[in-house]
Amino acid sequence: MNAVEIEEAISELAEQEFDAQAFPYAFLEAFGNKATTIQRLKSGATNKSDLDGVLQTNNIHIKVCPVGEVTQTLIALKESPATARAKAKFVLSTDGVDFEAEDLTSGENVACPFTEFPDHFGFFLPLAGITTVQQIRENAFDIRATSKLNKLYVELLKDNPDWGTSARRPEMNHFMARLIFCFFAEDTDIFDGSGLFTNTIDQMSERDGSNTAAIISEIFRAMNTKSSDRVAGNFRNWADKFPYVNGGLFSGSTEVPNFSKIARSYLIHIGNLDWKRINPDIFGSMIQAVADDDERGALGMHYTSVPNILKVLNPLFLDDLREKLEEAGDNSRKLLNLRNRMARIRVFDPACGSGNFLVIAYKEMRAIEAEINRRRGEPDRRTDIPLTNFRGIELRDFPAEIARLALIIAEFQCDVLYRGQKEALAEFLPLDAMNWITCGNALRLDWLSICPPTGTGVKLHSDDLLETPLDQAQIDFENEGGETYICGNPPYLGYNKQSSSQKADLEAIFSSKTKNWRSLDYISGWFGKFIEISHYGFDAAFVATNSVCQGEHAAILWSIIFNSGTSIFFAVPDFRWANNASNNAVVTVSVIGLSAKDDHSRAIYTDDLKRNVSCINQYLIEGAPVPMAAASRSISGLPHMLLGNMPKDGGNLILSSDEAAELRRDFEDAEQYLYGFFGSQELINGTLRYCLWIGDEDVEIARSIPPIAQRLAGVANMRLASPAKSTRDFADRPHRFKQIQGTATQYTIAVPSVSSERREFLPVDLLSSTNIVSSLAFALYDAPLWNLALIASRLHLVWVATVCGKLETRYRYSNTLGWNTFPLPTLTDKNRTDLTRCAEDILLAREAHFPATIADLYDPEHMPEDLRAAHDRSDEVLERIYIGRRFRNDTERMEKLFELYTQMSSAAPINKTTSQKKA
DNA sequence: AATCCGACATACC
DNA sequence: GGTATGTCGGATT
Repeated sequence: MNAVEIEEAISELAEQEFDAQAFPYAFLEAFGNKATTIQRLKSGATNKSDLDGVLQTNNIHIKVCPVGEVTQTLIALKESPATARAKAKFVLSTDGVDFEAEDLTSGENVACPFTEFPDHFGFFLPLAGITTVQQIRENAFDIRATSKLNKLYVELLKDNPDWGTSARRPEMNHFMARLIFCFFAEDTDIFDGSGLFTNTIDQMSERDGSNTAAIISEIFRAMNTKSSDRVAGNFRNWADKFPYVNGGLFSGSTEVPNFSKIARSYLIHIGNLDWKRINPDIFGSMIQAVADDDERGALGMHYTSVPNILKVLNPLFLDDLREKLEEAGDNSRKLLNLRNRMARIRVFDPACGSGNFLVIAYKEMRAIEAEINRRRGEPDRRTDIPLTNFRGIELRDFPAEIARLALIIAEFQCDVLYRGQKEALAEFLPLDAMNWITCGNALRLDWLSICPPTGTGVKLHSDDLLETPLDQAQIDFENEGGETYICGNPPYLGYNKQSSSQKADLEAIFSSKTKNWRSLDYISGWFGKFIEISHYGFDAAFVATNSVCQGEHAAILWSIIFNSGTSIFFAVPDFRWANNASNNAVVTVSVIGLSAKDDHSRAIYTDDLKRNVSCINQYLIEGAPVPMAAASRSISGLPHMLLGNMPKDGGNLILSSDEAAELRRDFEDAEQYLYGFFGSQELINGTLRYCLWIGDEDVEIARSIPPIAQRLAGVANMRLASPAKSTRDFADRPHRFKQIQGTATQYTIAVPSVSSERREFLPVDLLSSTNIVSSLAFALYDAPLWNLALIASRLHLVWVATVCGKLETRYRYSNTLGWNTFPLPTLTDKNRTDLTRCAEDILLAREAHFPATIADLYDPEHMPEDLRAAHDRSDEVLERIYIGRRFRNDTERMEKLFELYTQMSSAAPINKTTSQKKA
């Protein structure tokens, strides 16, 4: 269960009539305990209570007591020996009227009327095994609100199916944004009288919901009518109490979806939450999940992103502002300069979603400004940071809507925090914040139209929500001499997952720059758009899938970026962008800071440590950019390495060892078609699989074996169903692998394509010729054994780890990127003999530990000494060939390899006869 | 004709 | 239910 589901369950429990017998079990059920667990507690089998309550080991001791005895019962629970024995984390007592609980770990208490205990649901989340408790508890309100809004949203769409169509979704979303504003306004005195909105609906509308829409619509009309027009508007007294808000939010249609009785009661429930506590940092990303069918599964799961967002904003510009604040000390003049500078900083997020980068940037800047004003003795001063300097582009209309709202709310909350409630209210209405969140495709829009270079005018862009034209003079003034920081977390989408319109977006940006634009990740588009304008002096930092700094991207994308005169001024390499909850997208990302200024200081951040460097290359390591390119032949004249054989068979040509044994047992003749099948898994973990390998001339005989015939039919079916024409066309040869790359006559040196980055050496192994290498490994067929020593070397691992692609942070081997580009000095005969011996020694050392697998042998914690020694000797021999001694460290290894690569790749001596020669 | 990638996928404790 | 670590086949060149 996720946090939202738990919230729903306990809210429901609190609303039901109190049942003293059932409550403890219902409570545990609400926190995700399975029916069987509950049953065993009920039967007494696992109930450890010594007080006639319910005590679940390692969790909670609950007791329902007679009315009026809640407090003494809680004390009894705390002092009960059974509570300690069962290591309970919580004690809880209730009489159905009052409710008390204590977290025995932290000593925190909850005491409230029974009906309000769901307000404290965050308190109990450890019961559900949710780990990021701190964040969830801080954001408990946002989760509750999201949960309830989601219920209302779904209910409204059920009653108003036409509002769910793509044509009316924007209207529906706009309506939800208005509601959220009203909830916030009525709890923060923005409306005159607390609960004005909810109470008005409650009092004025029929209980069956019939006229709810009309009432809300009338309120919205009032909020779009200036006080001077109120008389002409002919408002009823109850509607006239609502202030003029506008700011784009309440302009346009006042149509409201129809409310059923249920929808009306949901609405009133939501209104009764305390919306003051809304956290605009994360509320936006939570609430957008409400409107997004694909994201609903992740509802309430966006609670750990703030520290990640600061990994972008701090190095981009906030750290610098804080440094300047530090330097200014109490110097009034310097403080003023800093404030003036901040007033002209624009933050632009061209993939802003619900605006959390903008909101966090805004709040951080307000905090710095508040400190300036405090030191200057102007604590009440109105902010100099205009909300209009926080701009964004978002494709989906609901997040765009929420982003506007989140910024408005953030501004109000900052005013309350730094200046006081009264000052905040005085200037809040009507909303004058212009709409700087543009709904549209960031890869198609002209970024300069939203964020013009400083000192030039602003080109207005169309926006249906923007009614009054902007005050041109004001905006121009704000831009004068200002800085612009572009940031965000744009969408990532691998090249073979993009839609045709996304392909077209990339084509428009990159087709004039590279013929390989089709291989780029979708996020590359944001880099491409940025380098078109980086020369205006804008700096940018994006969080991106770490793939853009690996493998093919390192060659295709980065040559374009570096050639544009843009370079990397900071990087936060490889960390997980995760929300520590189930159901949630996890991906490894890097933050990349880009600038066309060459006088930038540069730094790489790892584990929150900053390391200043002179230059950062496309792999996000210190050093000059490297002109890497995939190669189809080894630049060092090494033997030709091939990808293994790819079945494209839907699993039909592959047999587990059990399946193979069964087939052999039932059909003796099947043996001749069964071959060992080796991919990464088999090579590393020693598991055995087999494949059917049938020559064209044997098909008919093979088909006479029924299970084989059945499998071939399965292959044909799978291939026919494929969206790829080339695969469908191969359905008429189901006995054949789709891609047959090669087999050995003597033996094969095989390298897994994906393997764990924890190992200190690449897991290369030797196979006999009776085995087939799958496309999950690479193969050197019948090549001299010294090649195995190369692949097993530290030098080669470091090279592959740097220049090949990766799967997250796993090593991903590649012939074109890793093997063919590997720079190796010309070997003498003696070198070859020595390396052959080294390879043999490594294999012998492994054999001494038979039947340990590669995974066992190369476990970094338990690597056998003799094997490590064999590798060490091998590395010694190889490294002497490069520089006459051992390398001091991996940095020195990479420097040498890049240096050699740069020399050799331009010459690229490729001699087909020697490179293909076999042992 | 041959290969690189995955806002991943899944088997494991 | 986190952590550890590698499948599979489409879209590409």
